[in-house]
Amino acid sequence: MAQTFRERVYECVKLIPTGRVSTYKDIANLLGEPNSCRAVGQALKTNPFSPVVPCHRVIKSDGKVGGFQGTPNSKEKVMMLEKEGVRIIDGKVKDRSFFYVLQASFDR
DNA sequence: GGAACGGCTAAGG
DNA sequence: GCCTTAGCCGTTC
Repeated sequence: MAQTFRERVYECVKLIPTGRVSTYKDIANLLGEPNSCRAVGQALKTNPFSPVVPCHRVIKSDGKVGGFQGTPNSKEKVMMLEKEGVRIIDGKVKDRSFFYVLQASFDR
């Protein structure tokens, strides 16, 4: 394939609007490989588009923020997400309503 | 070509 | 609620 798995991950992450978040599994599932959730995390970690890809909007399936670019739990990012409209409690998104429903280019 | 890594996930204690 | 164990995937060195 022309692009690597991670490149597609970046595209999906960049599609996440402000005030919304997504999970590694959801992104992997969108790419058609729900089992590659770890590869997604790896891709975001080694992302060459750090400022371009909102990695802080990608969290774990449990709703936990996890970490950012190697930081166990950057509360700075958490507060930023809250400022964008995402309700984060104790470093976790308790409301599933904030999870952005990613979708493939099938109908739009 | 092969081993190691990682922001994981799921299950169990 | 937090930590550990095991499994699994793609990229990087």
